Amino acid sequence: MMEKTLTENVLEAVKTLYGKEADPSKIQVQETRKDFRGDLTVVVFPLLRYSGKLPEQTAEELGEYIRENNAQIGNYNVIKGFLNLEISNAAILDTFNKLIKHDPGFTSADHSNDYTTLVEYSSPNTNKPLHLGHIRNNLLGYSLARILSTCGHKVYKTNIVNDRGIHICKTMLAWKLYGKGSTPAETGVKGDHFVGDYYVRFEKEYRKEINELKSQGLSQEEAAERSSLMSQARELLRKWETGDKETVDLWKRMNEWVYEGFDTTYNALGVDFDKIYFESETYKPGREIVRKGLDDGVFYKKDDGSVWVDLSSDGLDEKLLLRADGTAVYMTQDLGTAVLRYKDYTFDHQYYVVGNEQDYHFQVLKIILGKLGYEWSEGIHHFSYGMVNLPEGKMKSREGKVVDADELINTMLSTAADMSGELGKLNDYTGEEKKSVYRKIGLGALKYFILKVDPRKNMMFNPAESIDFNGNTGPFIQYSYARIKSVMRKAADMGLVPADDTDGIELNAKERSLVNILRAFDTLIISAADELNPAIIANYVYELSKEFNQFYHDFSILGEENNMVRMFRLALTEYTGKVIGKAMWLLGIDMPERM
RNA sequence: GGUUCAGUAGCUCAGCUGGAUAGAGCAACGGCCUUCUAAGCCGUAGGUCGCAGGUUCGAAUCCUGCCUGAAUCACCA
Repeated sequence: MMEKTLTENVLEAVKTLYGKEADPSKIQVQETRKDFRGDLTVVVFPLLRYSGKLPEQTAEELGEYIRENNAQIGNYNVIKGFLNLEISNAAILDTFNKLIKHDPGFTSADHSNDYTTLVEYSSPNTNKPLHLGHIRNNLLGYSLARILSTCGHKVYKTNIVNDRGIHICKTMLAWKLYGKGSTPAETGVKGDHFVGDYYVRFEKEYRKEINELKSQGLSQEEAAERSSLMSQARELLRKWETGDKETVDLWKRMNEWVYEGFDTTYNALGVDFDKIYFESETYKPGREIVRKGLDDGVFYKKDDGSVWVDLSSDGLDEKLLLRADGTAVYMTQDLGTAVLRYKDYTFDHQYYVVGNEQDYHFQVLKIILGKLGYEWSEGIHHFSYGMVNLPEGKMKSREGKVVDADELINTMLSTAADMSGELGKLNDYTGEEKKSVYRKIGLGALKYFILKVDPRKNMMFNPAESIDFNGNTGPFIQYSYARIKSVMRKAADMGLVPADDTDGIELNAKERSLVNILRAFDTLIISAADELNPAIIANYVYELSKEFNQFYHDFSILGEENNMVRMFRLALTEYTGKVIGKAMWLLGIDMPERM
């Protein structure tokens, strides 16, 4: 707001002083850097072409003009070609008084068009438990859903479960061969891990078999062809596709075990979905869509009967859509899912939270939907994010080099419990209350750690170093919040009510910068949505918390003698708490009242 | 090989629609708890912003080339 007014001021100034129409894009208003006096800075270099004068002189003239014509600007100073403007005390107070009239995170403007928007995230396979990569995915998706909904979208969170395919059949086979009828309930193993173990078992036995065949002089390819385990797995897939009762029953049973396990993990992570889709239900509609596309001449059939689409006019390759035997591939299912979802929701936008390894796939998906004549394909977006790497390198599920989601969450929770126990600040809490706080802190640390990095970038996860509760971390922000809550409780005990309108007091530097940071929140949410980047929120809330901690350290709130100032500081404290709380909510992080 | 993305302090990351002396946290070192929560605050030390050119009054930021790493170019998902 303030920035916009200033841009107009500069435009006027250039016109009045130099008689020229300035190009608005040449006017740069930015926040004044910390080590200079002022709140906002106009960079005058680009304006020299209008003034024909030296930078300092131009800045002086503009500064003088702005001070006279904009009541919100108090003082200014010029350093080289930078015009640093100080917002007047009254204007800061006025901004703050307006700010606290409504809760933070109220984003009006053109972004609140009541779009119907789908956010798909998680997308697990049912043959293994969730790992760290899924955690990043889930956290990004959940946060994106909250950011978009705050921007006025009607958001539905969806999940697509890959519950069919050869990998599931391998798992079923291993269980049949080696499971001896055991179950998660009976063994006490969490369902998804139970099933995952059989997937690992299959891979192990399969490798063993291959090695045996190779030792008999067969090549890798020949061994793979001769593998009895693999052919049994394929046989199961064939049976599943033809609806063989025994196979389908087992498939259902094992998937149920997995879903129970997933539910526990989702619950522990604190994410949820409005609707879950299953690929076993979308691959058939997908196949129909491909067949129809074939009839309409959008696709073509090769001699072997497989169906393809030619994307060379889009600068891409040919892409397979249906195998020669008529079975579905990944793209087939995704076409089916997309169309099904549009039928269900008539969405304006759909965001797929999927790793950047699938950039190409989603590019193709969107183009194909467009070719099929679905106008809504324009609203399809791939929220592409980078991989999570470990100090040892890439995560590899086949080699067991993964960070298991359940294990990680549990480590975070117990570390939080240990640390809280040592500090002993919650000794009067009941066991349940303590547990709830530990959970918030442990998960807060994990979520913040992952969300604070730019989603597009690959990130490094060092299990030992990542469990930190000091510095730029979730618990640091939660701690700032808990302090605020503590102050507010004390204030209530003292019968103090925060000022709802403050006038005529002189603000100190910390108060000024806090208000400046607070007023930036709403536009920040919009840019986080535009750029699909929760990290923007994370970095912001850290900066705000840090600033508040300095303010808290340097000045007394409740002990302030001037009552007007005290009530203002209380209001500032309260509102800061609201912004911190809302920002963390946007990240999907719960906040403790005490810690 | 083609395409895309990345390379900033010992480590993990900000900054990138061009602007002031490149910022945080961790790790290291040194201070601050009779005062609203020390999971905090303050300070010291630490950087050829991968390399080389170019555009510009001004480049970590834009362009070109090169080096390094990742992803992808599957009848896997």
